[in-house]
Amino acid sequence: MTSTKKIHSPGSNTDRQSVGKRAYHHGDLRSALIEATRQLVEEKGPDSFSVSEACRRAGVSTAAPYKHFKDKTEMLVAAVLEGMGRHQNKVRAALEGIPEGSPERITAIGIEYIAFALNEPGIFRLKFGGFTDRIADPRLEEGGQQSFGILLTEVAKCLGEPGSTEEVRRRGFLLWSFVHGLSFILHEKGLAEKGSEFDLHDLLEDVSERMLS
Amino acid sequence: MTSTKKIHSPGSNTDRQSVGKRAYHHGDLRSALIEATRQLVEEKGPDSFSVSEACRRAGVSTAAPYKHFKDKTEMLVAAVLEGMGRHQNKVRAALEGIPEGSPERITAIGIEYIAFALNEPGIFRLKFGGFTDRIADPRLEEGGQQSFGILLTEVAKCLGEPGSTEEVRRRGFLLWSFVHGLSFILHEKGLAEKGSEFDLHDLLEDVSERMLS
DNA sequence: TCATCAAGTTAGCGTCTCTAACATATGTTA
DNA sequence: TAACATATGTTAGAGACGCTAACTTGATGA
Repeated sequence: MTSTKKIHSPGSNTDRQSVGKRAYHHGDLRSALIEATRQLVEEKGPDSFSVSEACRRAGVSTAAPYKHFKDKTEMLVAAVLEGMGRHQNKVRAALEGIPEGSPERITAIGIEYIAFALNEPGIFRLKFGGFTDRIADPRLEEGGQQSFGILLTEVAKCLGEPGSTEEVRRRGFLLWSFVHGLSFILHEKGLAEKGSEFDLHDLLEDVSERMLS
Repeated sequence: MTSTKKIHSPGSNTDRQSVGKRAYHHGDLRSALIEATRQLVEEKGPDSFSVSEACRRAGVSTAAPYKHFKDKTEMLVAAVLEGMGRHQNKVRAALEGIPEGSPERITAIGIEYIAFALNEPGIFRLKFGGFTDRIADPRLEEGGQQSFGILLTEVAKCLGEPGSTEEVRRRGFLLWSFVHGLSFILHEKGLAEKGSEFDLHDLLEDVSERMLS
């Protein structure tokens, strides 16, 4: 039997997420599994995700993932990390056009946060909503710290404070709590209706103003 | 073999949660399973809960629950409903001492919301954090509507509005978002530290004031 | 007293996670 | 270039779980 395996264009390794392993038998099974995981988490929900189904989708046996991931949880973590990376890129891109020290930058961060929850509710829930017992990876916390740090920097600039003072941390924490809660409520079908009568930008600007004044 | 089954004091059915079935073989298996579910959800986390383990804890075979619940999800829903009942009682009790129209009533509602998240993180997550795909029971939504209605009533009184005007709904929604986010952040080990330097009452009063002024 | 039916049990199917043992491709090195 | 070491895959199977079918038990009321 000559090789009839599918090849994933072995040279196309532009993904900074991948650790450096590339293109053996499958092409890049690790990436393929992460993508399958991401899709399934969005389609079926985080708690209905199964490794078997990801294998079926990637076209490999159910034992194959364990050459790349310790267990199911580590697959989910990898999918979350990948999503966080994309999210952070979007935030950076969104901030680029807005002048330093402008409160609009804070609104933009909030908008991107909520957009992520709305566009990728599965990954969002996986990161924040109740899988903490199983998913406690230092890289996840690190990413969160980083994001919160960006917010604090912006808050400090807006308040004219010299850095992460207590007041800055307090206001930043309040803003984060609000946006976090809003994200949860809006992305959840049963709850979103209560907020659907309001314009998202209005709400965020309103709250930013209240919190920063 | 004479009866060696444990009896749960058949007369002690003071639980208004139980639907009316009582004391057959087990005593009150339905309630016992709900309690076992509640415990396990708190101990192992919502996503690690298994029907089998609840059965072991209740001392019955793994097929027994299906005489009382349609499936695993319905067991979890029952546990959430039971928790919501207790929560609502606490809110009612907390409001009793506080004069009508006082903003302290709103703070009290928020405190109870957060207390529930901190004391029963498993049930809280089950209700809000990402199991929506599987858990979509009308009774859950109903309970949520009711709670939100109570909040809106208080907001209206504080603002001196005649009822659920758009402004009332808007402020109420903002308050809810904030408290909801705060609850998620505080009850999650990896996130709570960022808020631990602040006093909870202070934060809530601060925000209530900002939102209601 | 006995028929009825709610509430429990046993047995078993299909699925899932994960492991052990084996097979094969790849790149390195003698 | 042949042989080796290693990374990557497969098959087979153990053990847990969700749920169902069929059977058993015991409380209740005619």
